[in-house]
Amino acid sequence: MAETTRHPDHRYGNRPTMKDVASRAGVGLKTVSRVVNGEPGVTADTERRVQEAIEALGFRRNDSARVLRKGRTASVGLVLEDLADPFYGPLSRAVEEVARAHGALLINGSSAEDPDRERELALALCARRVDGLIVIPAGDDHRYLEPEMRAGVATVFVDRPAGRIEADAVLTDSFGGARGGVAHLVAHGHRRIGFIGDQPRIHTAVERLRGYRAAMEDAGLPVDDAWVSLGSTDPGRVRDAVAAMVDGPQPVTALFAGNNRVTVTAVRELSGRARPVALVGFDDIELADLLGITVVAQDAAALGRTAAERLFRRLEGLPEAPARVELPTTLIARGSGEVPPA
Amino acid sequence: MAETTRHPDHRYGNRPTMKDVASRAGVGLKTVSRVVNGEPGVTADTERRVQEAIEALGFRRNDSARVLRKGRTASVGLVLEDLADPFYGPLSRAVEEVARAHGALLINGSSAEDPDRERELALALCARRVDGLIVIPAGDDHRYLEPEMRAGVATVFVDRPAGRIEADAVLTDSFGGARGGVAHLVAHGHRRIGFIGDQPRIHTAVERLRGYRAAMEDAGLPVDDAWVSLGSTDPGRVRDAVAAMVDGPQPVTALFAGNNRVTVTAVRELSGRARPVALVGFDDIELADLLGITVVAQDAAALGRTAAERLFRRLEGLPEAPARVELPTTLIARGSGEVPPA
DNA sequence: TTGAAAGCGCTAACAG
DNA sequence: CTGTTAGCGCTTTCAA
Repeated sequence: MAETTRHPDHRYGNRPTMKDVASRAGVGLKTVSRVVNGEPGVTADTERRVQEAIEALGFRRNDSARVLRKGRTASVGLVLEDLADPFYGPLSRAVEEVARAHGALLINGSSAEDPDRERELALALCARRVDGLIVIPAGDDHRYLEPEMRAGVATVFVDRPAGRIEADAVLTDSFGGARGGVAHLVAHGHRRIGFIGDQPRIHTAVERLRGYRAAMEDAGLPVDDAWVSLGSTDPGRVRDAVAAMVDGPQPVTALFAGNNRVTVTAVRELSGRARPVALVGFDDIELADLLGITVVAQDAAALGRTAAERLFRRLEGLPEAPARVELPTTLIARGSGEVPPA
Repeated sequence: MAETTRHPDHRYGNRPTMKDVASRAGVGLKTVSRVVNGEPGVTADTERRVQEAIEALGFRRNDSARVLRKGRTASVGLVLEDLADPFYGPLSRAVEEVARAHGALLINGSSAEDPDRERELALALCARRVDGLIVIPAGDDHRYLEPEMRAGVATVFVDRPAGRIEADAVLTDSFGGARGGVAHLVAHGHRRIGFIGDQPRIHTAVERLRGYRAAMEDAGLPVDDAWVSLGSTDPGRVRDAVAAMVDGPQPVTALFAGNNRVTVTAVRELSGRARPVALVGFDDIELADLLGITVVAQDAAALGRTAAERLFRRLEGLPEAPARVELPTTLIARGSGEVPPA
């Protein structure tokens, strides 16, 4: 038997509601709700009739309405820099797994390193009433999140701390990692070591530079201004920086790369040169083992997991004051960092 | 003047509503709505009063309620395999950019290659009433999406086609790419060429194998059963497959790797061997240039962009029948594929 | 220019 | 075991 023709001038995407299911099954609205949510107190027979109506109508519960009523969305937001960067894939995936274990969905967005876009995204997520927010800051002022946090949006910062507000943060020990990596180069005989890092507005860049300086100072080595370059991780910029340090009047014999993007470009640039230059990079890279690149590895997945777990603990009411957690790094020697000075 | 104490036993995350703003500003609810949405017909003075109340209260519109009323969520869902896989990062980011250009948010989730989880995720996204859905299939039966699609959820499949339903699909030309890659090995003198690919339930694995067979047949070369291995991309499994083919009784002189995971493991496994084995991999990898790995490259970002653009065209009412789009591959010769037979 | 009333689809609270 | 009613916070409609 053909179905009755639907009213045609209806909103696109018109879908059956619980009311429709109820009338089709000849039961009350609440009974449908019970069946859909697996609540007890429905006879097997009634349940079957309701299920049939659901199937026949192609009903699916509208979670927007549910959320509106319940107040919780069972979703968390993740604002990161760029999902296409191999550092964030595993991080995001780790957050997703924790969220999934708590029955929550993950909504993530890329800030593209633009503070305005970070803010816009984070606030859009708040408007969708995510239960919690994990933010990898692009900007350095997060006061815009204060009203949201006061209103109950749990917030955890990852990879970089929040700016100008008190909030949980899960970070990698950038300072210690860089210091150890540079000390490694020193231990292999280098005295003129260059540092190429990310924009100075980025917290990790500053911390790693600080680690570099500490290691140099520990070894009693001077640092020439020409050996330090902070800026965009754009390949052209990094390439120029490498060339300037390696071919300059005070040529470095070793380089410390401040993050994975810089390492990759540095490896490419150095691979074309006759005189070997030692290299240690912050953050591991796929296939670095085959290329023999020595790195100070950080665990992106652990970063995401730790942050997400803290977020859900907050959601469960953890009263504790905001804290900063630092995850350790691991130096992995593969050859490039053990090259002696030329 | 101190604010009146809030009723304490209220739901956590209690937030001011438009009603609160309205009463604080001494205006009607609808006027607040007008201001929040930038609708015309509000005097500058009224608007200012409303804005002040919004600031003071830390009001942010609840999009759940808005969605319930409007019927559209301005969000699209993306179900992929694993965000931690470097192939999906750029794809997801490309989808995000297109969504953003259309004012939509992206909600993505990983199926972990589990068909049940794919289904669960896709349906959860439908329950949240995403306007559209982009799916990278893990399973091969998508009839579960039929009611959703009928109800108006625009759906586009990427990387692999939908199973048992008619739907838009944006794919890479796996057959042609693999055929070309294997032909490249043949052109360099190889006659015994192995193929290691993903699970046979995955469409691209089958297509690439088909391309391999076609190229062998084109060259009039036989294919020994021992030269073909489909299965999990788990490093152990791939390692064993490589060893079996290279050390077997009919040793291959060249390998075609069916995807990026396989390529990486194959490179690692082959790097330890005395006798050189030629290698061409499907899908490019970061740093493959430095390692001299010849690949058949596909453009993950283009895949995502094309799919997302099609999705939004559907959302705008494109009436056309479901179509399959195939994107071309590019052979990039870097050395490993040009090694002559040992 | 402004606002009151209805209702989006669901769940909570309470009756039967 | 089942159903009715109210209302989540917003937009739509219509009247002032």
